[in-house]
Amino acid sequence: MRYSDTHKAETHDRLLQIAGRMLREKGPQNLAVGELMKEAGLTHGGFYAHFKSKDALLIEALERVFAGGRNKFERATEGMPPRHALGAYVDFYVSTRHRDGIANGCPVTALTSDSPRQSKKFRAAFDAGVKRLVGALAARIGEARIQTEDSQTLAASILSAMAGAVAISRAVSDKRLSDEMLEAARESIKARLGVTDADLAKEKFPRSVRSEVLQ
Amino acid sequence: MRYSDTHKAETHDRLLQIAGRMLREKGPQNLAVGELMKEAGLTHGGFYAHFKSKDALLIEALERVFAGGRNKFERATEGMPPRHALGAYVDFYVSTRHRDGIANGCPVTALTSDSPRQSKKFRAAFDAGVKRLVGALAARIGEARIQTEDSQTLAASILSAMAGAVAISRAVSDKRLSDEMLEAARESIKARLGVTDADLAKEKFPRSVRSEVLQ
DNA sequence: CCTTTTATATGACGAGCATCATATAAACCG
DNA sequence: CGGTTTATATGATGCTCGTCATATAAAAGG
Repeated sequence: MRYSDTHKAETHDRLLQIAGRMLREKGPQNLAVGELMKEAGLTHGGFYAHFKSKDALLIEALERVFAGGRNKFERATEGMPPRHALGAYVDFYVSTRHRDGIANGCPVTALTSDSPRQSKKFRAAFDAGVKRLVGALAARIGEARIQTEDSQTLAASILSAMAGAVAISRAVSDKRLSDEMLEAARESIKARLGVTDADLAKEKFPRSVRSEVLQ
Repeated sequence: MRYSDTHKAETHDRLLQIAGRMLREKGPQNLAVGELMKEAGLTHGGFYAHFKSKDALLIEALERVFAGGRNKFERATEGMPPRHALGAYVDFYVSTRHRDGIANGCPVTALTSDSPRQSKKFRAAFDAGVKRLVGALAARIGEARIQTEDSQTLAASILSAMAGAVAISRAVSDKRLSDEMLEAARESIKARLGVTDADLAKEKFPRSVRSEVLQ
């Protein structure tokens, strides 16, 4: 069938979007090409007209997921003072909502223990995503003048703490333990950044909106 | 063949030991029953004389791995003052050596993003391991009288930070980024616990031994 | 309207996998 | 020493998967 010029690109993009969800939900190994195509309303054979291999799909999907996360972060915190942006991000990231929505969550948390078993190219895409995320956090930390240490270093340790907490909170089955892990991490991170609710109350920017914005 | 009374138990145990390594290295999905048996010098069919299913194997192996980690921790830090024990543990955990030795490392780090996709029983075993680990850390924190907050809460947030840092350091392919993630996390955690090298130098206990002891 | 193009469909191949039924062989018991 | 026990071996089943060769059909262009 001959479709419009944009049709293939649209299908390609739709495949990436679905793959991004499946990737985080099922992991790289359990994302099956056939299932992906079925979810897109297509049959398995057409896959190789879009991607040269499953690995190529995984890499493109991962990049897209990282990019989507950055966009969401930027959109949700634009106009906010840096401290509030940081507070909002930590509140979003280290939350039961993020924990319960793997399919739409941060790939760092969703895929940490899978990545070491993936191809070098996949891990390189992971690198890029992590670097940009650390960079984005470090930028806000710098602007906020949280000068206890180098902002890049602080950003890196904050990201580890956030990702570790959410990952563990998903890994356990006991809901109470899971909630406790999240809360412990969230409060300690916000304290380190000086963005607890008490800290932010001293500033004038209205806080009420933000919990809605970040998915 | 009829073997000595202990033979089957020995084989069972050997299978668990090998499975523990493979589990951390390859993940639950990629641990293949056939490969496990081959590594043990046996053939695939005999497996079901030892375990009623692959899932049962994974659970037993995970429990064994958690137990092994506890033993190692206890043995390596016994006799140490609690602050030194904590410092030694953080130094071991958040290290390039731990990062590079997945097969013998902490299961929390190695399996966080796999666990949510495993059976409920598997995750329950994960629960138990995490709880005991947090408990062990909290006990030392309590003894050390690091009283900024509830010791259980502090222990939970420290564990997330450690596990997250090592997991991310394994997930990326850029060695420099990987090293930086580890170092940033290690120093910030030790600072929070008050167990930096400078802090411990004030006390009398000799520090030189410990780096050797933990794996 | 017919040819050419091309996105998707069909169908097949071979590999890897968990599981299980059944065979085998060696050592202990009598 | 011969029979019974039982840990392990053989072999098969049925499933899922990635990949690819080939077929199909619809739309655009002449």
